[in-house]
Order: sequence, then C-alpha cells, then structure tokens
Amino acid sequence: MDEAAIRCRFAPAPSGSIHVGNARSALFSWAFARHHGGTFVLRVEDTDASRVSEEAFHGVIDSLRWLGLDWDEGPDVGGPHGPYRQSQRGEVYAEQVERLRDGGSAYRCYCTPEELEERRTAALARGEAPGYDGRCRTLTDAQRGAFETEGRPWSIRFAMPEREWVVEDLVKGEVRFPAGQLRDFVIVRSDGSPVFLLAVAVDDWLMGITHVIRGDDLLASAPRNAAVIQALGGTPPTYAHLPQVLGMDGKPLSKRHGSTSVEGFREQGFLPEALMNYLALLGWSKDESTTFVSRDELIAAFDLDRVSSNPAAFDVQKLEWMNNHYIQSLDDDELAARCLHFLTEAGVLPEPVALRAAMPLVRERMKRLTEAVDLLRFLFTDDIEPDEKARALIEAAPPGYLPAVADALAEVEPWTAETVGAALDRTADAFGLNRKKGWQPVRAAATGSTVSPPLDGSLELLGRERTVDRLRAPV
RNA sequence: GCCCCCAUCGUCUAGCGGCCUAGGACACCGCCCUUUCAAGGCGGCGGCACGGGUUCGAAUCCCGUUGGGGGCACCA
Repeated sequence: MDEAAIRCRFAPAPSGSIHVGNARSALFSWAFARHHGGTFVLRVEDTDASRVSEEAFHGVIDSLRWLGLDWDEGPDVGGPHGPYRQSQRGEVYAEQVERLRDGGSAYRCYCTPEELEERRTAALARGEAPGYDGRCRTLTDAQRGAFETEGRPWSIRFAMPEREWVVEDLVKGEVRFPAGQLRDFVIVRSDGSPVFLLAVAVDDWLMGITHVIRGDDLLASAPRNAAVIQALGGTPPTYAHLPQVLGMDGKPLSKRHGSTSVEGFREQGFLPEALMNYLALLGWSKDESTTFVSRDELIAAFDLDRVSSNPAAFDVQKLEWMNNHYIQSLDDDELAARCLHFLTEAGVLPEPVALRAAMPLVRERMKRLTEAVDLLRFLFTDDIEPDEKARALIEAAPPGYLPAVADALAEVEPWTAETVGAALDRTADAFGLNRKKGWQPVRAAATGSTVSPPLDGSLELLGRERTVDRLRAPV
C-alpha cells in the first residue's frame, strides 16, 4: 500500500475523562500512523451537545498530549479537513444528508418514540429482533402526505441495503453480518441534529481516513459506516477493531474499578512513559520477550499484525512495577521536577537543593510519585508527629539511648552519611544493641516513622542540628 | 430472543501442525543481600476451557458445547 497516504484518526467523545481503553485505541491508531509515515488526526465527536463541555474537551486534549501523543490535524492545530469538532460541522452533514435523500438512501421516518418502543417490545415478545422494522421506508405518497399535514415531527433514517455485509477487519479477520440483521438507523434526529453513525461516516470519508482503529464495541457499526460512505459515492476505510480493556475481574472497565482515566493515573503519580509502555503491551507484543518499549521503539515496531484479538485485563500491579522501572531511569533533576508537583499538592514545600539531593534515597522506593510525600515529609517539615509504631519504638528504647545518640552525633565531623552511620553503630554498640535494634528508634525519632529512606543518608540531609533536636525532643 | 466477537499460568502475552518436557513478564512463595521499606540477585508454584473430528503428528486446522464480552437506541 501507499504508506504515505495512510491516515488514521482518534475520535473521542468529550463526555467526561478519557479512560485507558480509549487511550489504548488512540495509542494504537497513532502508532500505526506514525509507523507507516502517515497522518494522525484528532476529531472530537461532540454531536450530543447535552453531554459535552469545554472543560471535557480540553481534558481530552491534555490527557492525550500528556500521554505523549501528537496529531497532525485536529481542533487545536487545524488542518485542511476542518473543522475537527463535529459540533461545528452541521452544514457538512446537512449537505451529505441531502445527497443521501436525493439518491434514495435516506428517508423521513414519522414514527414517534412511543410507537417505536411499543413495536420493539412487541417484536421482542414474539421472539424477533427488536430493531427498527422499516415501516416508513415504504410509505406511500398518501401516507407520507397524511403525516406531513398532520404536522408529525420526523427523523431521517438511512436505508440499509438488505444484503449480507462483510467487514475485512485487520484484527478480527473477515466478519460477516447476515442480510436483514442490520436495520435502518436514524442519521438525523427530529430536532435536526446529526447522529454519530452519520457523522462518523461522513467525516471518515471527507477527511480521507484510510484506517479506522477503534474498540470492538463499534464492530457492528462498521458495516453501517461503510454503507453510508458507499451511498455517498466514497470508498470505506479499512477497519481494525481492538478487543476491549477489562478490569481485573474480567468485567468491562467502570467506576467500580476506581479511577481508570488517563487523568486519574496522572494524578496518582504515574509517569506517562510508563502508562504508554504498559498500554502498548496490552493487546500488542513486539516479540516473545520484550517488556520495555520506548515511544520511538513503539513507532518503529508497531503494526496491526501483532495485535491480539482477545480482551485484556488492566493490571495495575504490573503498571506500578513498570512505573517504578521508569522512575528509576530518571536522573535526579528530572525526578525531583516530577515529584515537586505532588509534594506541593500535599502541602509539603520542598527546598529545591535538598529535594534533588534526596532523589537517590527514594528513587527505587516509589511505585508512584505520590509516595515521595510520605517518604520525604520528615525532611521538609519539623512538625513531626511519630505514628503509633514509631512512638512504641521510641518508648521501648533503653533509657538514655536516644540522648546518647544525640550526643554522639553532635560531635560527628564531617557530617556525612558515613560518619553518621559510624556514630550510630558506636552508640548502639555501647548499649549492646545490634544495628536493627539500634537504628530503628533513631529512625522513629528523626522521621516519625518506622519506614523511611536509608537512615544515614536521611540524617545527612536532615542536618546535624535538626537531627539532634529531634532525638532530644521529649516524647 | 437474534447477530457478532473472544477463549494459553491469577494477569499481560509468545506460539501461527512437528523446534513445546508450552517460553517471557507482573503477581505470589522461598532463599540471598540488608539499618526499616524498597530495589536487586537466585530459585519455585502455576496454563493450552470441554467434547468430537482432520492428520503420521495438534496449543496451533474444522465442528459442536460451555463460559465471557459486544450489538440489535432520535448514546457514542
């Protein structure tokens, strides 16, 4: 195929935040376009005006950019096929609907919602398919005239050709829909607004989309999209339907799985490169053993022939492991910069130099950047309140031990992790304590917790004065 | 109810008729390292949903069963 001509798109509905399943569709579509040197288009499907807001619109764009995706055409960057928001393409759809009507591929439907519902339940009761029965497709002029003079509101339906439809799907293979299975569907609501099924087809066609890569919940709409495009005189794009992303319980991702939006993961302290890597491997594999794939490696290696056709469960534990890997790969400056946001958000105001210096201490201890808060709080505030376990440890220390440690540390010169550690060992030794017994009470008193970054390095950063003060503070 | 999709360790997957005694990764368990917690190293547990075919030979191909998911909207 002519690779340069490949055009893919991601078409999210800006209703709420973009969840990871959709993000993966975007990622695969983007990677496919980039791999083949094609064009990636972002189009916002906001035909249902009641559910969209400017905030949601920007949220989608922010999430995609944060993830590391970019697009050549879209609502924010423009392009030759705009506008890229369906809410702004009303006249485009109106024009194409006229063409469909002129060509006999669309007709006015006068059925009321109540009638439709009634016939649907009746069909179900008879054991028949609940879809539209095509009544208004064969109205006589007299019947039509009667409805018109009656002033009945009407919607416009697409006359689905009654034949078998075959979708040559790049992931699912050849998918056949028996004749009669696909019913006439509404393309224009009675209020005159276009419906998704129409808008998608028109836009994919007019925007020159060659490959539609999306979730397989849309598989059944592929023949409908294709039929509309054909009726318009165009050639339908090639489709690739990705299996769904599920929760660990095997059920579709939903609210009860917790925060599953890209924005949610960002707020939880995940790195975009980790999320991208994880998502890339959810339903796609580079080979039999590769686990880490950078953005560039993904572009270089991605293709649809290695996309799995079965649904995948989203495993946060694996994401966390991968996030830790990426955190470990960041240098001190970069990691400190990324942690800063979470610390300030939590009300911990870090001193820049100390923050950077603390990175080697916490780097391999964080699965999420948010963990920097608890790990480093002791360093940036003197308002240390030992937790229950810490308090118990402090109280269990031999009488005079902590003051003795304070005295020893007061004399240490120079103040480094090594010398601090040595002083700690000497004092513990003098009290007949091993390292574990000797260091834990100190950790508890200095950090307020039984868990902290390595103690010697932590005290080095905390400084002599603050360390000694904390060890001498009445418990 | 009808149509469609899917089926390899708990999870993500490799496998595209003999290379499979089914490989890797996460998780889990054990050991090592160790000042806590991690990280790291080593080892272990664990799977082809079931039943029929096809074939000299089936995780791989076909059919059925079961199980899961999606669709059949004036939602997208």
